[in-house]
Amino acid sequence: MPAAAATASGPGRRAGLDPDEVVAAALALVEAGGPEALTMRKLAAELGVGTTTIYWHVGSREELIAAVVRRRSEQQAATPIRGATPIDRIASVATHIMRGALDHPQVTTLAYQVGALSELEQPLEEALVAEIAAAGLRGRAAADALRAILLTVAGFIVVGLEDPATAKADARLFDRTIRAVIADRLPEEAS
Amino acid sequence: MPAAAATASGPGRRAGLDPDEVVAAALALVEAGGPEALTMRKLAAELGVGTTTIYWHVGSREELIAAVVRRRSEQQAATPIRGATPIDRIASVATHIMRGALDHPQVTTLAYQVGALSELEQPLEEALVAEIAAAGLRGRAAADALRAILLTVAGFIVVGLEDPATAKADARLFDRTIRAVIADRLPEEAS
DNA sequence: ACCTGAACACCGTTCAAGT
DNA sequence: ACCTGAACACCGTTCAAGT
Repeated sequence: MPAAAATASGPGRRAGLDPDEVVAAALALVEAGGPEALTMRKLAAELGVGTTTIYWHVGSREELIAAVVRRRSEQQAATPIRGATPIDRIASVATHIMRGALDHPQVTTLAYQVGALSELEQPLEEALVAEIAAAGLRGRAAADALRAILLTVAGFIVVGLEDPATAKADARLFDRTIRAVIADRLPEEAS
Repeated sequence: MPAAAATASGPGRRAGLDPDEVVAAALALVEAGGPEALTMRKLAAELGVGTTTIYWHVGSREELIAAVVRRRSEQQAATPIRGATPIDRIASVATHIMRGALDHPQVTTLAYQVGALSELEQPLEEALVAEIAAAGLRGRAAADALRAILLTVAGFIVVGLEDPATAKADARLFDRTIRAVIADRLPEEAS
């Protein structure tokens, strides 16, 4: 009776898993219990599968984490940019980057731990590049402005991760600070 | 022959360890091999002692790490503050905080992982408070200025830890950015 | 008071073996 | 092609036992 093979357990049975499903379960595990909740054994148990099956589908823990971070960064949808002046629009994107990170503190922490914070920010980073260009900055000046803004945002993200309670209270502080950094970079007529 | 007890090994022998020695060895282990090199077993082996002896002297790994971070923050000597104007002096302290952190990337990473980045910065933070007061800021304005500066510094530290190579190239970027943040907070006559 | 090894409950990863 | 359990080399921590 070959049909019974679909529900049988043991070596060789078909669990019907695919990498997407594994990564989705891993992301859920992280969001629920933080980076240290993502162990190969717990993930396998969650999927009702042997531990080593994970290795077949996505590889080592390091590769799994990379896939999880990539998945989350894809979810970071293109956000509507608000504001009429360049400084307003750039500040708007910067704020979205910080909010996106702090709204998913567990994955953000995971990304930082493996040095992939920048990958998490990448989709919105492109919007930032576009707005900086629209403000009239080119070449080295544009690159420096982008980096100064991203480094400042990173500080608020990282400290916000450590203390989510005061992170909310830092919203006004962030707005004023990021505007000071942006204004320092924009040409006269744009600020 | 009771004198032989001093060199004998086994349960009950006196190894002559004290907490200071344990913490010093732990710090050395971190500086040499990063946070993950600090395991209770490796540390004990380094000290030529049984694993559980660590628990007797300093407690759990968490307490050990706290002690290591504290030790490192004490080493962060009071640094000479350069500059004549308030903005120069504040920027000088901020730069020292960043440099101190990036000069010891392994311990700084460890401190961040356990949410103790601020403890590492504490000795220099007091100097920062003094300079902000000397610049004429009081109360809420002083507190906000301090926090804005520390958050910005944190960004440069964290990204610098991820990529030490470009961290050096970011020195000028840091100087200009931190000055923009400081100037935004100082009263007219002080900038 | 100080130090020990054994033991427990975890990890990630490899690998030969099953279908 | 897909999945398994056994095994290896690690972890942190507890605890009864030694002197």
